[in-house]
Amino acid sequence: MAAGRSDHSTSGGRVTLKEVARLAGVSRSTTSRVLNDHPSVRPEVRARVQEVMEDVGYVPDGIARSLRRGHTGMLGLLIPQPASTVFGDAYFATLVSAVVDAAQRAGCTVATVLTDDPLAGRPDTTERLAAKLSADGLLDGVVATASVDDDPVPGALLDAGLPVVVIGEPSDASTTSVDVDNLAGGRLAVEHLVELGRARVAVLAGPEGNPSARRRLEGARRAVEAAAVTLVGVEAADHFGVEDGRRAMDRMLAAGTRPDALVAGSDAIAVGAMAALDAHGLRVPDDVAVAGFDDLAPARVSTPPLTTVAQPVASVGRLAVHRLLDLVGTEATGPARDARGSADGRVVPVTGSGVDGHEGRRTVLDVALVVRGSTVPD
Amino acid sequence: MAAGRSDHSTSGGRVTLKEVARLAGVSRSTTSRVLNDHPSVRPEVRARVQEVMEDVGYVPDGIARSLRRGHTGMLGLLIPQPASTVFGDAYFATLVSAVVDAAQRAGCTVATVLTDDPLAGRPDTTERLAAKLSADGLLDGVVATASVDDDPVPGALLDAGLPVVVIGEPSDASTTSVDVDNLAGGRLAVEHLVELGRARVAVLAGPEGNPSARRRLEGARRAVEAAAVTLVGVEAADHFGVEDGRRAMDRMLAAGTRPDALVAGSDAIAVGAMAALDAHGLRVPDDVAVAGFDDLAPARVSTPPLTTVAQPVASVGRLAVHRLLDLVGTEATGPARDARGSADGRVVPVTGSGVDGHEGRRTVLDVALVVRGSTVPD
DNA sequence: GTGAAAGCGCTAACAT
DNA sequence: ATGTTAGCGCTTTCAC
Repeated sequence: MAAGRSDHSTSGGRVTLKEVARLAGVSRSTTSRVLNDHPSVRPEVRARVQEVMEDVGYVPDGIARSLRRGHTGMLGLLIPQPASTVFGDAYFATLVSAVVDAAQRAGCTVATVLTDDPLAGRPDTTERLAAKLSADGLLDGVVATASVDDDPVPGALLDAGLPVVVIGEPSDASTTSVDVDNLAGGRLAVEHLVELGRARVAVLAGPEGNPSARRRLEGARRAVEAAAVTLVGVEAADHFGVEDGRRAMDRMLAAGTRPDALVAGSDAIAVGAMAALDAHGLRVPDDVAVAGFDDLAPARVSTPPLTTVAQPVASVGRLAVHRLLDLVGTEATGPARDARGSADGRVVPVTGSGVDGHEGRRTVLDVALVVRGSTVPD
Repeated sequence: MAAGRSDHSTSGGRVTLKEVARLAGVSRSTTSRVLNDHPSVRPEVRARVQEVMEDVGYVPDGIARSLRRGHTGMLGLLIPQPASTVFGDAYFATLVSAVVDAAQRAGCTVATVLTDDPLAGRPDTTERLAAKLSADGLLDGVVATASVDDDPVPGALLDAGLPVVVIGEPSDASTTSVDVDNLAGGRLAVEHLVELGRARVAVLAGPEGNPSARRRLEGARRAVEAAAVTLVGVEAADHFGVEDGRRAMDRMLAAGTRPDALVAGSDAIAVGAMAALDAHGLRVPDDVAVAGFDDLAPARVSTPPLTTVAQPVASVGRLAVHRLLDLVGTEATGPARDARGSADGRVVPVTGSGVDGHEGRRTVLDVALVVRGSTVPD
């Protein structure tokens, strides 16, 4: 790498390919060929052109290239949650990580977009965001996390012609989506608790209006009915965090509910609940057996370690990106499409575990129960 | 919103302005004017064009617009840390939030880019990233957090002609940067402890190689010397997290060090240290007075609440964006920027701290000591 | 008020 | 192997 910029005052990447061509005494085409490692360029000429590029510090204009190619290589990751919620949440940490990683592998950059609370939010904000995302038109597609029922954003994005993959349950069933089997998850947790002989089940569900939370609750409800035990209480946490769990548990206890089994909407909620139980002198698992959902960091560091329904968060993220890339490849019917395609073989034909929905539009991954000390003493 | 797309098979946002013009029976110029709310268009014509746009679901191509305008309205936020570190860190939560917010206000989108650990990382990764970011050329500029000495990325970005603002200490002093007065912070903490009568000071510094951590330590060192008390120990935490603090404190105690005052490189480190102290039967603040750094969430929820050096994280983020927009506005000789001006009271431009007369290049914000129960009993 | 035309920086047929 | 030419989709003088 050249030690520093010499020659011209190259303020910014202002040198154009045309200029390089002129300086090297060749045509723009040839310069372009050199830039793209096209084989048919005489080594001698190639060298000269490259030297000029180095000399003037030429940097190709990405926007122009994108215009020609018809895509930018930039994907959006939409998380309709305020930063305060997203950070500190092991789920999002894992998800973002997986998405970014998968995209990177495919040569794409990810723009993570956090928006304000979708519930409290004026639809204004939300729609304006969608408009902006699409109007900017710099994203090849968007992975959107569904954190609230009937989120209008994915639809708006689709209307704008932007490929979208929803993580979770999309409002419109025809939207491509990747999800885990939340229903089964709620069921698994309850079945486990029932097998342990517990008969007074309570659920500390995730936030109201959150599709995943609702499904988990639903699954638990059905299992409770099927097992002919009693659902002694249901309380919705404000979010999926530890404090939300603690408060929800406090409310439940304050209401006089005394379960001997607890199903939580997330590991963090479970951890918070255990703290609240502890504060009330109730022992886990002796007095109350507790099951979480996620199997992320909080589950392992808690005391006692948490029995939980493990969901493959990283796989979900990775898969969502693959699905999105498929869509992008399909929709972009522009020219020069043939050259690329699935050249990198990273398009995993995910028939994976679980239900592979209609036309591969919806993919649902399996969850699995992990038993630890919060339900069964060591 | 039109129920569905009629007419053409408009698969995606594939309708162009040209097509709209044809359908509306006007020229592309007029159509463009309608799109950009240019005044000189007859209301009647405007209405007709807009109707066509609605009908065919026209969405302007952002890439093409960007090409013309010379900028994309997309800023990068570079955090050379793995997701596992970034999430769960109140500092980054606050910073990202502030940056995204400030950018949004200026009509920009932020692409948050996380990269792997800069220390363990092969320089390869890092450089490739920088290359990618710039080669893509879709970003108008980048806010880069400096988490390691001599980070090559900002330089690489600058070489590629991309405006960069570093948060923290840039390797090259001529790089525009925004920082807080870490040196003073370290000093303030020690001075406070000394005033309380403590004489055996220990420092639980942030990660080795981190410029901010080093400065804080340096400040503490100087204050210790000035006060003629004893620096009984220094231990560097692996990161800025709670567990890192706990482990560092454990190491220090295991080494037989018994301070009566502790200065930590972050609130989280302080919290972890307090846990370790507690586990060793040492009381805070009676046996050991503890001071943190940041004044973020961990400081307030800890027991006892943490005395700490407050740094204006949100302001740093906001300011970095403003600085960046200034740079972008300067470099991109396009249409003038509007929303500007740093309305922060605490801007302390350090003139001449860098090289040649380039003024206002580096901005250092003040920190302030916040006294709570970890040093002074209620 | 509206249109024709000239590009922004790059790439990809077609020639040669 | 290299040059010529024609755009990608949009904006913007400059005429009328």
